[in-house]
Amino acid sequence: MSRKIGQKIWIGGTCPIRQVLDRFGDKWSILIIELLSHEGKLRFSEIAHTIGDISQKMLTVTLRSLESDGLVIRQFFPEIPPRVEYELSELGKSLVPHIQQLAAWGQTNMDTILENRKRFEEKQQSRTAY
Amino acid sequence: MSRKIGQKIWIGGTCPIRQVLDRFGDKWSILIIELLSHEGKLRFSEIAHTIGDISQKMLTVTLRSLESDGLVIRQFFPEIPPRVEYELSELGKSLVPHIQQLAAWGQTNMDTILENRKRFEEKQQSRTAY
DNA sequence: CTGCATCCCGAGTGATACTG
DNA sequence: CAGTATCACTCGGGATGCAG
Repeated sequence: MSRKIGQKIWIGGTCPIRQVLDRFGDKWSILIIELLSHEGKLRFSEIAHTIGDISQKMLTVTLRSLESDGLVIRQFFPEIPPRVEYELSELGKSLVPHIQQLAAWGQTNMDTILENRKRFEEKQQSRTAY
Repeated sequence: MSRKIGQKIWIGGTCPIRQVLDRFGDKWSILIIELLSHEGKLRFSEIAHTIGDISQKMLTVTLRSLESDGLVIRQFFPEIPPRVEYELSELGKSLVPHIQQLAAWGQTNMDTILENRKRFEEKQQSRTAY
């Protein structure tokens, strides 16, 4: 049983969902992990270019945080010009299937959600129309 | 094959991961869904109390958005004082297993992540110490 | 009890310029 | 090429007060 609600698993950092949300709830982490899972090993500029609308700063920050948590491996080549390659660690790879489950769910159900939302808005409008 | 990166699945709203992130990347949606999946049917104040540190405003806003997207069913009882009950729709329930997968992953690996992060910080400090 | 409106702060994010 | 540094801003979300 995981019903220990009286013991406050819903409050604070002990709740596993909160931990996951805390770590991956930002704008880019999940997306970068998923991208690396497809492409294997990528350079900084390749990631930036593929995602398209991420700023250099946010890419740096996000990659650094992923590296610090051991989800991504960073390999630096001190050449001229410098080259850096990123790839998923085993830990990072172990997260990928779960992300893809979510993505698949989204692909199946997001249309329904958007329809629901649209109808809900219309219903609200007709209500205030009185 | 889902490798159509040249076709820009990574840019804009077409990427399923972005859609999911867009919808569920906020602070409370996932947590509320998971809570309702445990408890079945809850009143507004019960949710507020169980979560503990959510403001009334954010609970209202989040529940309203979940309702609008058809993930949660809202039942209003026009009594005095009023009573409102929330429960997951079928659509909402269909998301639960995926959330629990993520939570389980977190429970297994979050300790490792936090250790990694700690060691990374220490390594950075010793570097700037020179 | 439940929910809406208003005000407001600050973390997270982006734009820009600079460095090795 | 791959960052770092700085500034500016948006906007998520918290506090408070009011209403049905």
